[in-house]
Amino acid sequence: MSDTGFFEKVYQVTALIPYGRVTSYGAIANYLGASRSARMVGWALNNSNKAEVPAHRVVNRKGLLTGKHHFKGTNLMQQLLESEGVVVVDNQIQDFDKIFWDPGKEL
DNA sequence: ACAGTGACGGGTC
DNA sequence: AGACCCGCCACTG
Repeated sequence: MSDTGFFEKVYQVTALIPYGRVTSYGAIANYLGASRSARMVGWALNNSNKAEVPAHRVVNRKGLLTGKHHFKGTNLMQQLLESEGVVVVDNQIQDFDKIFWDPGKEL
């Protein structure tokens, strides 16, 4: 778990996202010190894709549910978010700046 | 080994 | 404001 610290941290931070909150890949990447490797964060989640990692709470900078295509169901990601009180319209999170959770700022 | 691609982000046109 | 390009690192063909 030393070499894979990157993936581990991604899982940790993602799992620490509070209920009804969301964050962006860039925020996590920045927290891990890989601000320019936001893609790796998404790739890490893709490798995880487990219940312990609420990837549905992680979206891109625009608050768009870009990763919904990788979920089981097309609308599963949106369903989960809406179940947590997050308003999602057209795959885009409303009040994204309100429910945005910054790991390096609030953690 | 090389090239293309991807759950992104920021800068530029 | 919208579209396009580059950089980043890893995986697949």
